[in-house]
Amino acid sequence: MARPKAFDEEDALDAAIATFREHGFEGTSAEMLVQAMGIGRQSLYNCFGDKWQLYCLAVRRYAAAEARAHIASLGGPARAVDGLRAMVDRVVAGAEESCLGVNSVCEFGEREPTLTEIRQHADAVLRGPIKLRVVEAQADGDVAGDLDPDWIVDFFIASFAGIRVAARGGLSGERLAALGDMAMRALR
Amino acid sequence: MARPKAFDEEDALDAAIATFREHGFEGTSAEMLVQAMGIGRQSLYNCFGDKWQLYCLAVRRYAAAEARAHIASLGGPARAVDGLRAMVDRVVAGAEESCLGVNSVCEFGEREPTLTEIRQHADAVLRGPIKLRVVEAQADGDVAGDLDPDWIVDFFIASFAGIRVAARGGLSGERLAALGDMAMRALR
DNA sequence: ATTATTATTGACCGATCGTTCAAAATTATT
DNA sequence: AATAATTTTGAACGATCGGTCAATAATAAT
Repeated sequence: MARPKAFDEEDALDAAIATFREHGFEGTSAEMLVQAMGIGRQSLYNCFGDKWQLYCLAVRRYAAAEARAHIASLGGPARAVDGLRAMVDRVVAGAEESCLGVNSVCEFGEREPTLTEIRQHADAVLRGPIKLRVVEAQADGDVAGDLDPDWIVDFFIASFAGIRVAARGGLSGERLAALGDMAMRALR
Repeated sequence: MARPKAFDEEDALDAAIATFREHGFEGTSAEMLVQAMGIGRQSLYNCFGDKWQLYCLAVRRYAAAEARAHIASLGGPARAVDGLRAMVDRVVAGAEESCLGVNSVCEFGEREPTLTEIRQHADAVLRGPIKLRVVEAQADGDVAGDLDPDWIVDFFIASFAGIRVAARGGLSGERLAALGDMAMRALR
């Protein structure tokens, strides 16, 4: 009954994600977005509300995809500690591209309730699966049993941020891999 | 022979640092700067050039102060491993306030040569003293001797970024301290 | 073919951006 | 007291910001 969209919403959103990853929220203009997304200005506002709503949607989608990928590599290997290792290796391998989650935390801290909520939800989704594998690895004797599993989860997530910031600063792949090794070493 | 400045340059610069720490470069307007620094608009441009030069100066000053503080806590305790521990503890204790270095890396990556240069210089200043204490701690038998000292230095710096990002995201002091413990644990 | 509904286009809005100009004010030297 | 040098003040600049309006285009249902 009405004219159909000439663009794919998810593709456009992915283009917005790429732009926000590289330039942050404040560093990205509406003009940059319409260029990157390949759509008209009005279409952007029709479809996504405004720049802030688009950013929140981008962070949400990015976080969900990232959590899915983490969980997938986590569950790949049979042995729990190998799953944890695979998760770390994936972060190291993908660290060349900047992380929208880390960027968003750095840019806004806890200033924006909507972002905080998005973050908490993503956290809730991700921590469970990691913790399960940590506990499993402890039962296997591959991770020190005297460590609080929740602290280990914190440590993984913080290590990922550290690795990604280091990569954003230009650290070589070889040295990023060494950071991953060091993180795993803390679990012995 | 001429009218003297009505403000202290370093105080004004510190105010600029505080503003950039909280809001980043793109998120900080000239208006916000003159308010925070308590000076007139023209005075800002007379004294610091433009917004970008002021930002670079702020990052430089912040990095120098941070390096000095790191090195100071590093050299406090007699035993090398305790110095390393003191450095970590200082980062944990001060993580409530966001880090201009981390923010700058996240916001610009390697896009701005001037920032990259500032970062490399700060890195060069800081790595030496840390490495010295690492090697010393290895000789004392407090840090595993099979680890490459340069990798350990990388790991410290990345861990600091991880702790600071976690703090910016709202992690409690207790859990930040646990992150510090985990980092030290990787050295055994 | 007409109608209703939505998408696209391109001009355009006021507000704010970083920056500068010109005038007034303040000081040390003469 | 007059001069030279610099800072401060406040208005103003063009450019860009995020966002909107009105007109046109395209589709599905009647």
